[in-house]
Amino acid sequence: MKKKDEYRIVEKELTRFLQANGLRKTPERYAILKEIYCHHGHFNVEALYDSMIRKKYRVSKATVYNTIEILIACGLVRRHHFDESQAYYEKSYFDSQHDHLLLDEGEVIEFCDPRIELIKKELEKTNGVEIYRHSLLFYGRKKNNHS
Amino acid sequence: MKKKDEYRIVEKELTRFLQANGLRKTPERYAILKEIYCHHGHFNVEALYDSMIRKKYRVSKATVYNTIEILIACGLVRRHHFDESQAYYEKSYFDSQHDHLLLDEGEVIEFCDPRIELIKKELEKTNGVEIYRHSLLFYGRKKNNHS
DNA sequence: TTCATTGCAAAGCGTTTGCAGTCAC
DNA sequence: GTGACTGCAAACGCTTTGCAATGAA
Repeated sequence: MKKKDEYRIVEKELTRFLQANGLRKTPERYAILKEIYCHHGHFNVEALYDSMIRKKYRVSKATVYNTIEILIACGLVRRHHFDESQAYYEKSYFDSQHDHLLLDEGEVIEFCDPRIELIKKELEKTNGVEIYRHSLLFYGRKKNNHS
Repeated sequence: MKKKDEYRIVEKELTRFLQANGLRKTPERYAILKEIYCHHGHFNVEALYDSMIRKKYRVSKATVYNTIEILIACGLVRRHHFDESQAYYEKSYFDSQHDHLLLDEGEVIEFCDPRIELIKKELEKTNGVEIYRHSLLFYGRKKNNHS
């Protein structure tokens, strides 16, 4: 699907969410959504903010933080905590849930393993709980082939 | 095993590590190790620091942070990032690796599932990498039985 | 008109750093 | 005696908050 078509869909989704929750449809919110869906991969607030400023779109970081919270609430963005200090985000509407393998070299490999779902189901049954989210991270490095 | 016997063992382990790496055997380092191994469960730096101050042991937070880094390096302590903002720690010498299920109610349930190891092995083979660590967190809440 | 939202700057909070003084070796 | 380590306070980096001005409804 083209970026433009994707945006048309998520834009509608945001409108629906804002209306349903009595929130205002401000231009900043749509601009931030557009910026996020124009790119791919993971980003942090700094990068998103810089990218918009570079395009001469005047936003404040406070608004970026605030808007991302809304986008997470309506399922258009996912948040990750790869390293300890800062949050990373990615658009989530057209991708299915996946986990990450982080390499020391900087590369991020996404994967999806059905066994996670099995572990989750078992934990739910064993502990009488309802699990609504999980985070699985593997940390590794490229293998030295001649060793 | 008694707390005292446990401490005697990890104390030796720390001494070995400090000597092997040309680091000094300062009283603060042993005091912090002792404080950690006197308790069980997860703790953050604030709690550890407060606990030592309450016992009239004079330490600085800088030293606590510095020492924990050493204890992690020699395998006596593990670090977790349960929530976004702050790190939690736990003693690790006598426990095997395990993962966590965090409940909204505040409870932390530890579990261990062999399938994680299988996923890890598969990822290593598929991507030609060596995985040295992982973090798996499930987030849930107690189930409402009459629903 | 009204009040949710914005931008800005200041505050918060866990963690790290700089540095003079201390103490393990 | 020497330099690794300590305590203290200031700096840091990301995020949140307070507040006056703005603009969506």
